[in-house]
Amino acid sequence: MGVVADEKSRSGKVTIRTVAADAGVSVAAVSKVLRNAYGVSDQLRERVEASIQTLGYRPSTAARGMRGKTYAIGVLLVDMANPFLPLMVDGIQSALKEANYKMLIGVSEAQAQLEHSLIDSMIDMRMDGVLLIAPRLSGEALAKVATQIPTTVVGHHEPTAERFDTINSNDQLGARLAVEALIEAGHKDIHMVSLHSRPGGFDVCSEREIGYRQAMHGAGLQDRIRIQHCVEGEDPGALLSAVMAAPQRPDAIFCWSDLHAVDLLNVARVQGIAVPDDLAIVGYDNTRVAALPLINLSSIDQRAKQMGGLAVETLLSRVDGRKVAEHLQVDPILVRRSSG
Amino acid sequence: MGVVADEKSRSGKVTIRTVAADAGVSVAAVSKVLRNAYGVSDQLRERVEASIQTLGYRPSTAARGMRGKTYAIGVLLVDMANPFLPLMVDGIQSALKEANYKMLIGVSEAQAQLEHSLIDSMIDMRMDGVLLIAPRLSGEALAKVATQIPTTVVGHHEPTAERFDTINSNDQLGARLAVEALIEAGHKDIHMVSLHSRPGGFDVCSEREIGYRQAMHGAGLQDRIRIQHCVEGEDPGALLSAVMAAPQRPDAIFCWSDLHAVDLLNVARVQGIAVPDDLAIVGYDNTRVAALPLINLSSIDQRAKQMGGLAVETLLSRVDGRKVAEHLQVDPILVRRSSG
DNA sequence: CGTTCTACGTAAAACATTCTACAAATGGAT
DNA sequence: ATCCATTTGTAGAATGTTTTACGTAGAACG
Repeated sequence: MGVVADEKSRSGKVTIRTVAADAGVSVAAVSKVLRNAYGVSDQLRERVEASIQTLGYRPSTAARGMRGKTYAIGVLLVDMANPFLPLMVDGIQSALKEANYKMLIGVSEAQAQLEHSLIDSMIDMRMDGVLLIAPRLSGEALAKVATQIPTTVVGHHEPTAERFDTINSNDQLGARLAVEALIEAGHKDIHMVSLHSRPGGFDVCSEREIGYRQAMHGAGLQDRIRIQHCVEGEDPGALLSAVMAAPQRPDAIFCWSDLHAVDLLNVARVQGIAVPDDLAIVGYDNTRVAALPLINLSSIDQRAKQMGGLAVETLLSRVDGRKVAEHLQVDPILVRRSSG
Repeated sequence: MGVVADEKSRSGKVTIRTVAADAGVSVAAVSKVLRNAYGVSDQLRERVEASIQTLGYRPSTAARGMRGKTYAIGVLLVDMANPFLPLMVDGIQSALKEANYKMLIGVSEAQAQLEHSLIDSMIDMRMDGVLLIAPRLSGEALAKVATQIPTTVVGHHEPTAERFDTINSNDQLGARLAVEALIEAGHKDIHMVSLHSRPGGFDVCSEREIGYRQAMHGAGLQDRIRIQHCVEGEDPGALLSAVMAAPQRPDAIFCWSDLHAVDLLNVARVQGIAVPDDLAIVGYDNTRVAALPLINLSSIDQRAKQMGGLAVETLLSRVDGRKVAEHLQVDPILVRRSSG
């Protein structure tokens, strides 16, 4: 439609004014069509859209960021190694796609400083919102971020937070499911392997510990409760030795994460400890590795994809102006395999 | 330093002019300090930097993108499930950090269309360059991208490309190392499991197939060459059955990826095929799972971290104005374990 | 003492969009 | 016809940087 106006045709770049000239309308009109704002006739819309097509115009996110929305959402991951995250990201991606948003990911390597700088970066790019997955930042730091940009946090239990939303797996329930399954199978000395909590205290492990205690209490096993805290990156062999040498040697272990559970399972089998007969193990996250026939680890599935979708829904509603915080939970399920 | 000028203090936002006012200099001077451009005295620099500190000023990437550099690099991943990628990203991240760049990741889920749209998004954000890891895009499509933004591609063998740089593992060498190790261990009927090549044909698997052939030829085993092509997502059980039922039943398999090799290994062990006695297996990527005691898969290590660093170095030199393409390779190494 | 450099700063344009007024056109009611 | 309300489109300010072109002060030089 229309001939490209010569006005700007020398430079190769096609901007909003190139489109306007081509369609024979004002720049503002094109902008309106782009944002499908109020007050454009079908006729105008058609003309403009045709020009956009033929010219292959794409609005500059950078320029957009200076005034309006960028239709970009930043996602912050703690690392890429945890196999739970791809599932989550998958759910986020498809939900965002549906709403016509772009997703850009930052990886913080679990360093609070890098985490800060990435979030700043996302703010500086004028992204429309951020989705923080199991961030290392404290509750206050998160609240501060949330004053600058719409924020939804996943994997951070702080139901009293007012400035940002949280989406979580029901970690108490997950732990209960795991432990109850072990109890049902006749185990009594069930220990838990958890992660050393950070001072902030809103993390998922604390919740899972509560669930573990609940289940143990529920079965009258409260005096057999033992929680072993490990540090990230610690040698699983040493850990297992420690656990097995405990005053009351466990006949089952509930482990906060598949990553550790698989290591544990490996060490156990290598040391000649039969699983599940000598030692039953249930993990968490239902990762790909857990499903391998040689591993075959029972695990709690957090339904990461659903959580991702829910998180997007929540974030976008906040981007759209919701002010009051929402705190939602998704119920996990147990996937039974041969390990426990 | 100095009192904040009232001029703009009503609005909470601190922009470059807030800083300028506070430091008592012009906006341009601040910009100069920011980009450490020519023509600022030590005194001026100090004053400005002090103001930046106290005000907590951060330049808007969006605004920057409209004229100059954004100091942001886009990284495109094909998916997050392949455990090879975190290592790579790690190398990229640390190299970029050193150069004071930010990294934002896009995940394409192996869909060419999404890949396109993410790259466009990165261009639209006026990022300074893109790093494409094993993209699905054709050589032409990549060249087109490269005309719009400095581009370096990893895992795409196209040494004749002129508009973009490529960084690769020496996949021929890697395959030779794997196959030669198997030959050395006395195996003769060594099959290869490869990936169905896409028409474009610049992919890593084709290179590894060449290396496999070279090694077989070198040992006079050319008439025992058998390559089994599989499709992504295919059932490994069926694949292994097919391989083991082949006219010349193999006593060893070289597999293009740990992901498949681990599946293969599992199926083999479950079916009662002893590894490595009945069947030796060597994989590729030296992923975390390969190192698990219960798996213990020999594998080729691509030295992903080094590749990442090299890729960043290359990209940044292009961002800095290099016009002639560079095509570099990193030599992989063999990690021997019990599987072959 | 006048001239010419040089080093340091500045003013203002440019970038590509959104958005707030406002103007013009249309149409219905009187 | 006149008036009012609504719909449709426009001009232009605003956004936060970079960058170009220029001005100025002081030093060095004759």
